[in-house]
Amino acid sequence: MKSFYITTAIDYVNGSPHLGHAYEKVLTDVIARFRRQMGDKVHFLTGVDEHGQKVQASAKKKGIPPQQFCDEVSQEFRALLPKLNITNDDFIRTTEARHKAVVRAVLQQLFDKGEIYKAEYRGFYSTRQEQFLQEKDRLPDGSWPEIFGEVTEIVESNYFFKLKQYQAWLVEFYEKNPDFIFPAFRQKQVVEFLKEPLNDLCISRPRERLEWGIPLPFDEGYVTYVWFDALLNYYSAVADRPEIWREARHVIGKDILVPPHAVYWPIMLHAAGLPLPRGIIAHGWWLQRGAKMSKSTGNALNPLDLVAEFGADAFRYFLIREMNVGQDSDFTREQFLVRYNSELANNLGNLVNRTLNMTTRFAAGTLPAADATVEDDLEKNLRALWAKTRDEIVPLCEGYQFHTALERTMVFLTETNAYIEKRAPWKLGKSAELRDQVLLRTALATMAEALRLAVAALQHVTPAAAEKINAVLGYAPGNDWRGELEWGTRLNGRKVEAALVLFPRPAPPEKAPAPAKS
RNA sequence: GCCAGAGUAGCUCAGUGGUAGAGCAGAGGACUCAUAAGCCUUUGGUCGCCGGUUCAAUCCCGGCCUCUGGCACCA
Repeated sequence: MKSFYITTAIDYVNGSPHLGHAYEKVLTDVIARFRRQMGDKVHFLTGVDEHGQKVQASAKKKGIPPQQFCDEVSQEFRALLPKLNITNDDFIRTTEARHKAVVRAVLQQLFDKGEIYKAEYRGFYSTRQEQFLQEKDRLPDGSWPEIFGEVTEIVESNYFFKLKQYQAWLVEFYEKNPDFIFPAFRQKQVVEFLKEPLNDLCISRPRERLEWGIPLPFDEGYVTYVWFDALLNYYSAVADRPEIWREARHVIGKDILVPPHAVYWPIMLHAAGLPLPRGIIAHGWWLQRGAKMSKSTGNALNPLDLVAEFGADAFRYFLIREMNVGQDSDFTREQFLVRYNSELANNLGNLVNRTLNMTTRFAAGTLPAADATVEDDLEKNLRALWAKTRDEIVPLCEGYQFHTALERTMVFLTETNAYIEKRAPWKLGKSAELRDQVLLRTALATMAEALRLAVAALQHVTPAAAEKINAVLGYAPGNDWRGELEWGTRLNGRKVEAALVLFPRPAPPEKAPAPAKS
């Protein structure tokens, strides 16, 4: 069984989860579920980043120890996962002993190899913000912005990682692995970036300035700064299972691709003699009217509100249907409702209900067998469309084009609805003719089988709905997903439920929407 | 400034060297198994601008304009 290890970025606990966090979890979960369906042995990791200046400051502000602060905020992020139906196998916190031990071991190893050295860092320091400033922080007239307060030039000793000496190696690596980063245009950006010379990387902070971090094993007067702490979580979680680590893929936001994940991380691993991940998937951002969604601009949507209102499946479906992985996308409640109503409620949900209803009404609730002797173009065309759809969606999903795969599945559902109109079982049901009765049974079997197949194609995106639909069809899918995608007779003789309203239409906009029960 | 992405119907986007496509929204119709759902038909576009190549360009080339993002210690 092929191993597949996938990670999300770890979230910084100095704030509450928002849509961006939720999207990354959902996208990674969809990939993880898809790979499981394809037969891979998946290991799915997510977690939180808990060290650093901001956490230390926030804890101090609340008058509680940093660890307690982390415990509280981490719980918020952790609680998000089951609500989104995320199937992560592990959840790592950078304050855990297993992580700290690996970080210290890697740092010590690199130090022993001479990859880390101590040097003086000279720069402009803002006491108020407790950070070094960059030249680009200056105002056009050369002065420092008001928020930094008093700025003084100071000299500080720190430890540096020899990043620069691996630049040529990294350039060559990207030449040899043109598909390392998805989407491809992001890798081009990285290659462009690497045309400028790199500097060595400052990886420490003196304890007087930053207490809340992992102490350097070779100098306890310093803690390690973000890179060797946060990035290493991917490895520290599976450090004892190299067969998993070798198949790592990282899902991250485009904002942390360059330089952290595309430059620092490969070089860190290479310097430490560790295998590199298989690839990086850099997703885009959700925007609102073209502006990045963030807390500071006051337009952040609380994802849990939508999940509570419409259910995790509808939320997951929208995120995956609407976003072309790697691109940015707009998020509006209006657009959400368009997708929800037209695709989930009307196209899929209504098909479920009418199938159940007709089976109950015209076949006493037991799905009949199709009769091949009466099948004509209507059935053959639908089957042919399914074969085409199935052949398309598997490679689309393998290439992270989930939005297109969903679109193809919707086309198939639309054609299934159209098939029903053309066959009109409600007319056949009123006829006593033998041929009409055979056609009726064929129609019922065909629509149910089409529904089962579409649901199989959707199940990594809308797992709860898939389970529910299979249940009302009296069906329990097997473990061989590829086999489940074959048009067949699996539903023959199944006893179905009389009705199921999935994705109920929300109340008109004037009134408050009714709470959804998925 | 440099690099990248994008400019196609009201909205979101596909697309190809040879009379412009889909979904949604809008309009009309027939039907009734169904979540007033589904189905059929339909209105709607000088494919950012200017040149060039070509028998022929939205798609190729050059130039220009506009929007978005990235440009190192910031998660």
